[in-house]
Amino acid sequence: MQKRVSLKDIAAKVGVSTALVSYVLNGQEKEKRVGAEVVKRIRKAAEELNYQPNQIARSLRMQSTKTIGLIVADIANPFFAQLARIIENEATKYGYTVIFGSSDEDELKSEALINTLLNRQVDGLIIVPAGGTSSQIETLLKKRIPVVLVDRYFPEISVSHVVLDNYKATYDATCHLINTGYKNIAMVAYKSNLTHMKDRIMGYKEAMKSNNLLENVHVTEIRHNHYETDFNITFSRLIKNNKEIDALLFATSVLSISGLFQIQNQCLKIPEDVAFIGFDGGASFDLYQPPLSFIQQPIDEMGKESIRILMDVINNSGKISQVKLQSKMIIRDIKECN
Amino acid sequence: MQKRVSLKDIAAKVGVSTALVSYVLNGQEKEKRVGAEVVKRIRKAAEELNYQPNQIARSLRMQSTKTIGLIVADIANPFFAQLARIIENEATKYGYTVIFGSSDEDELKSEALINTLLNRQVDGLIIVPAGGTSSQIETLLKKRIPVVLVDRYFPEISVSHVVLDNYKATYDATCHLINTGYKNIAMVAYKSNLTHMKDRIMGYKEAMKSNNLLENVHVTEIRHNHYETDFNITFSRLIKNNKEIDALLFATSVLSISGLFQIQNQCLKIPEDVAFIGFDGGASFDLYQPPLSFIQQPIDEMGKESIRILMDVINNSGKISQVKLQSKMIIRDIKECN
DNA sequence: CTGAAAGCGCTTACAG
DNA sequence: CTGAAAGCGCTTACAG
Repeated sequence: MQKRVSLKDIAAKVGVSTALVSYVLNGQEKEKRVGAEVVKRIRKAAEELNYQPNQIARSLRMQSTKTIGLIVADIANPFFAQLARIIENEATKYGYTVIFGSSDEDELKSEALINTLLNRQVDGLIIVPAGGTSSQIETLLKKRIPVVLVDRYFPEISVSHVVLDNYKATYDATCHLINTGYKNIAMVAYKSNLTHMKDRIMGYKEAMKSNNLLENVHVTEIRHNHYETDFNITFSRLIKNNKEIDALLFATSVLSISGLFQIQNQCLKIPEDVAFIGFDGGASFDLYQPPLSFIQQPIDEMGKESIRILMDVINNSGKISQVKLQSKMIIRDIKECN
Repeated sequence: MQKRVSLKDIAAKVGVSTALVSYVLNGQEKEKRVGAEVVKRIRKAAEELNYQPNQIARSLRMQSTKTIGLIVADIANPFFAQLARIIENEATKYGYTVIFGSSDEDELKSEALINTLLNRQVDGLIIVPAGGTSSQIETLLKKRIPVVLVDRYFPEISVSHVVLDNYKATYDATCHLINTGYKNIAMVAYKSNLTHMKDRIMGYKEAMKSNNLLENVHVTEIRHNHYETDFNITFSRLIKNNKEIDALLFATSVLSISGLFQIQNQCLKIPEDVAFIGFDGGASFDLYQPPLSFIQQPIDEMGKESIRILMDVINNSGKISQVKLQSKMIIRDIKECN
């Protein structure tokens, strides 16, 4: 690694102090009334030496790194990957760089991740909080670290967040199924204390209740840390023990996909044997025969809002914005090819 | 943002110099023969004040940030998202943090991205290079920045890389189709100067040639920046003008998915109307009826190797490792549900 | 065994 | 209009 050129090198070459070089290169030549001739020579030297500012030194001095930390459950999950992409784009517009990490829905990993990001002095954090991490978020707030939660939130903590109207999402989806004629609708969700999951389950339950179908409520809750086994066992039990189930509603994208595999394994046809509503969409849903209906989240808006709010918090700390976005039901028709 | 506690605060509290605190907290109390009693008090104070080292200050002083930059084409693309996940995991094991960015296959974005990452003093870069960026890579090498290319490389540049044996991947896939009885095999690829794409096309061509099917070679090259239109036009033209085409081979995951949409639109059945071999796999392929065959890349190995090599380059700069990994053909059976 | 001091590469209040 | 100097929070050679 050969020595990088610094302000000092430019100063030496031009024969001025580093202060002047700093002013000019930061576009403050007007305010600081730097001589026109000097400005020109500094610019030229910087160009010739191909000067690149050392962001680390700058960060240390400015007490601001222009970096944001992004913690998602798993960057390999398409929903979070898309979210990350949007956040990356938006952050770039504001002159910020993104450091990311995956918590795997694990409290300890989340804590470790938050610590590394703080040690790297991120200016703020965008977090998809894992279950049981509310105390970690509270600690951040106590330290006055700008943070916005996305996708999930803790109702007991007063912190900025942007989430889906999860209750309404599944309420509407369930009503759609009921209106289409299904009565024995089962829901497949995660076992979780997180509000977004509880709300999704509640939306379904309330919709069933409103339609006097309370006795037909079936909720299967899969444990994150026993995903494979739980899914295989509980899902097939669900279907076998309840032959009358005529529709399935899934609480996340990953659950939807797993459900489809099971549906295929059991040679069930959608919608003849069982109707289907998934979460989040994706090529798998579009290419399925028939194309599958799903609850679509406004990922783009979610990403943009979370950055916008974070910038707001960074610039006027204290302000809290809590945004609830609406999902959209995507209803698919069967395309006949005969 | 309340003031964070620094080494100085601990030193003041204990009544020693910051040097001692630094030694102890970095586990050098033995080498530096710090008094046992002092060690204990420093540890206690650090604990009580909940000291967290400022990684930025440390980076500036050490001239090493323990950060690596990752540039992919698009983090929202599942292939790159998975690669990012593995790289994240591995980096963490080595005590490194990852900053990422998406180039969108765009020279200018790539250049801008490389610059921001360098200004942030990353210790090294893992890059999926976009077309036309070979000079950018050369510049990095000239500056002695540790870099390893992944997924793609430039044969004319002597730099560490880990890529797929692309030629063999499509050669084998084509032979598989031929051996299964298909003769009019068309390939759908990107228009690109990048070697990985050229090799994939060449593998196909050479396989056709070896089997005396040279006159049946059809290659469609889609332009990145006119993706939608190119795909729709050229693909339907390909099929319409060549009714005899009985098999399709796709050069990437994204192309495969687009191809499947077209196949469905045109009401073609796989494999009766046209056989299919895709790239990279994913739920869409597994859930398709019938399940689709594809060329599987060893993403896990790719990610792990790229970090391992980068660490090697960082620690003994000058060393160059070039790794070519083998893909695996995943052949699917039709599962009958009658 | 311990401390004073330099320095990483910047920015910026201050003095002139 | 310009420069000398302090300081961000660390690490580490040097002196004692």
